[in-house]
Amino acid sequence: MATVEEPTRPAGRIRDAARTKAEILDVATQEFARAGYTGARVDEIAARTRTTKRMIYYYFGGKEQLFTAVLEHAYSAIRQAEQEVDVDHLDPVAAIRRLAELTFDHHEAHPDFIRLVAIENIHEAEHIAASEQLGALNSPAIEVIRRILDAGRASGLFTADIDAVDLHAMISSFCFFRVSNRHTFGALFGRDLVAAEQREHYRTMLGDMVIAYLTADRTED
Amino acid sequence: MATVEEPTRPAGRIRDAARTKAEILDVATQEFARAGYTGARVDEIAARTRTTKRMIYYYFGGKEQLFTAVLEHAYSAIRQAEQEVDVDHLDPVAAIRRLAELTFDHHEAHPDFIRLVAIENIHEAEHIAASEQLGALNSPAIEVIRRILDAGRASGLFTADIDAVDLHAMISSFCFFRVSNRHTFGALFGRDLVAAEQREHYRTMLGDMVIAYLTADRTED
Amino acid sequence: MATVEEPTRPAGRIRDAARTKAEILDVATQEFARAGYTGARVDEIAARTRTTKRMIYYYFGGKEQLFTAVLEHAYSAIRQAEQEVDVDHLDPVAAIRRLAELTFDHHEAHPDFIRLVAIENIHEAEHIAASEQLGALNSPAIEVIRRILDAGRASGLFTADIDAVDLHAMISSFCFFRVSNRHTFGALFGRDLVAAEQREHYRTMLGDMVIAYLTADRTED
Amino acid sequence: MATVEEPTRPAGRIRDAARTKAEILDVATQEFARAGYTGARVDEIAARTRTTKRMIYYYFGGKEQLFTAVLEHAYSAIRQAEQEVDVDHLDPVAAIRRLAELTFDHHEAHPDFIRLVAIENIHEAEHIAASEQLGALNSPAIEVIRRILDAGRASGLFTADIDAVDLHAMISSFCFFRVSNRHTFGALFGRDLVAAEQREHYRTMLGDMVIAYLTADRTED
DNA sequence: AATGAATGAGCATTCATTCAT
DNA sequence: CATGAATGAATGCTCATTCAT
Repeated sequence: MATVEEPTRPAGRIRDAARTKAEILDVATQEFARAGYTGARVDEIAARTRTTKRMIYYYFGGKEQLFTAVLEHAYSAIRQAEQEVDVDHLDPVAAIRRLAELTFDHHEAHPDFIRLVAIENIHEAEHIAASEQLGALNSPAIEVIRRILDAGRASGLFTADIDAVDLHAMISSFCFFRVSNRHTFGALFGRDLVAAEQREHYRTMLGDMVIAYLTADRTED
Repeated sequence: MATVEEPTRPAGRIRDAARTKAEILDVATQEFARAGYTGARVDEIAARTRTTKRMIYYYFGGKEQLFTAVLEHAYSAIRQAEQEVDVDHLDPVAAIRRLAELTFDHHEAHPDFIRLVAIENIHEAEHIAASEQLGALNSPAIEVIRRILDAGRASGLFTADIDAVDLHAMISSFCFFRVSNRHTFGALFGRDLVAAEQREHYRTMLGDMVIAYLTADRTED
Repeated sequence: MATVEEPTRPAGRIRDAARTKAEILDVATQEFARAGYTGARVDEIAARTRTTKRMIYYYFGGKEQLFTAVLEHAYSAIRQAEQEVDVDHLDPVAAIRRLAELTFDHHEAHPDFIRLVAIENIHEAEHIAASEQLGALNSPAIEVIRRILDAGRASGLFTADIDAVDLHAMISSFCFFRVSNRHTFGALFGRDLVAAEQREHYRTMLGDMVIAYLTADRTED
Repeated sequence: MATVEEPTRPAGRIRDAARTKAEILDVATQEFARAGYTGARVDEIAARTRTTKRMIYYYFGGKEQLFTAVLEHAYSAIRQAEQEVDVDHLDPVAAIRRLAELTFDHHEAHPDFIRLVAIENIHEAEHIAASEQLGALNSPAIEVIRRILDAGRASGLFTADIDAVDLHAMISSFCFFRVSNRHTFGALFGRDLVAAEQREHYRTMLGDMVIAYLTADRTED
């Protein structure tokens, strides 16, 4: 008595289609991250897949839509991660440091995502604009920061007049720059911002910076 | 004593050659910044110049070398600017805030330079690596920061254990991100980081952040 | 005596099938007439239909056979019209003028048919050759012309030694050219052969031409 | 002492370029005439040439411009022929018959030109419209007809109220149709309009038709 | 020193058609 | 009888670069 399977549907093929789409998306992510939007080759993506170039057009429509799908996939992963963040049980200072560290770790763990975002900025976010899914403007991270900021201010610990979106920009800028600009920074200043032995150093620096900013003595102003 | 003109050399032609090279470099800067390294077209650069495509190869050797020359030219401009920074007469706190603001202003004033650097990072700084001129590893900004940090620590005002290069990274990350990621950030969070009416807001935020980090009360640690 | 419905057959489905075929044929006629045989797209035809591309292959077999079916359908319509021509009650001169005018009107009323015939000639009538239905070589118009010619010659009015097929060619050539070549003729000579205000002018010219040819004074020869 | 050759110019290569362009134009004429605009393949044209596909784009810009160039070349040949027509020494009746015959002969001699014109009409003369050269609206043939008509009317021989452009349409329609529609006409009526043994028959028919129309007794009207 | 002419290799995309129920 | 999914083979076109003075 088969109950799990649907006998009238060619389950194997359907599943193959989904798997093939996922495989294309995966290879495309690597290829776009490696060579940029213009530099990436549809031929090359297809060659590294078990299907043909024709399938890319069948499933995604074209190079532009494929890149959009890659971005959607990448952003959906980061939102997923943000949604799983749980810092509500910590005090505001510890919570904001923890959140900064999670952001720090996520950027380090996903350099391809950083590259894709940098590439999309070169193209002035036109693919995000073209995507219905990405226009939603909802970021779990912002909500988390908002809650921590409220608690920190209520308790008098946080003195800074900053909103959640700007604080997110502050945290992200350091995490993003460290990964995105590691090559030019390393070449010009002889320092590898992503060297493993310096990770704790930069992680702490980020936390210190954010906490110092939020809790600075502002009575003199 | 040599006269101003060198009679054996066709000065007019020479000067034309220099002007043509400069014109190519200028157009190429715009084109590479606009479309990325791969996206830029040698044909397009030539078309927007008073010379022909052939001259680009004659003067620069190829697309790769042209991009390297563009980077060299762009970086030389920023170093020039850094060299003119004069904050030695200010107290350490005011000096560091002033330097952060100058960095902030420079990034805002040169979005094409930001784009070129972002593009060069996509290509893992391979053109910087290939350039003899850019491998020099000398940044006036680092020297300035080093002096301020020394003074600040000597006076007991600065409590943070950070060196000049890392502080430069901290300042740059915010300035760079604000310009480089304005498109995706705007699309995703509905906030324009480069809006004119928010410039002072972000400029102050940056200064506050750096000062707070450097001067935070660290007796508890 | 069979009732109207056949109970063992899904009349509704059958009728749907016939309607679908007719719809495909109609859209295909427009598409082929608009873009030519090679220029027409099976995808486009399907998109403008309530069925899928697959159905075109199911019902017609392929693009080639679809075009043949379109031609068969178009020619069957014109033969139908020719069959309804009734000029037998007119005297030979009036009858031939009337027939020429009907031909003239039919060409003007069916520019898509003209285009299809022009397209089929580009392809050297290979689809007509492939069609059993169209190889039948029966044209009601020829029969009508033959009868008028016989009557006209019997009465001594018609002096020309011409047979029905050649006279049909003479009449058709003017009617066909006027519609088929209107674009190049208009572009090259600045005259619109199908301008509404010139219709009567050209209709009369055709009739005059044919009558003049048939009734010319040939005693001098 | 070489005076004919220009020593400073690579005459061989220049001449090769012109020859190559002419060769491409010649092959393209055949290919477009054979398969239509959409049906013709740039690859196929290149393959039948001593150069590569790349050269077609270098010399002509694209398929569309190549087709326009083919049309320009074909029309320039026919205008050349029309310019060489000399019928001024003949009486009006003989002159118009001679002109009709020359038109008849030219159509028969250039079936590829007929096909190109038919194809251009399918595309609604858009390439002629795009051509500066072809928009000139000057046809030597019209001028010749105008002169003959004037003379014929002055002498009282021609009674018809028709202008040169319409008479050109009348003559052309028969000549054009005979060649352009020979395939469908042959398939449907079993008569080859271009059969060699019938050439004189149709040539005479055309002349008779035009003369009969122009000289018909119109006193009854 | 300076340049007009030429090009091999590859580019994103589309075509009519068939597979497999 | 009917059809959603898949595809091999091409299609028009463009790229950075070099040839040949």
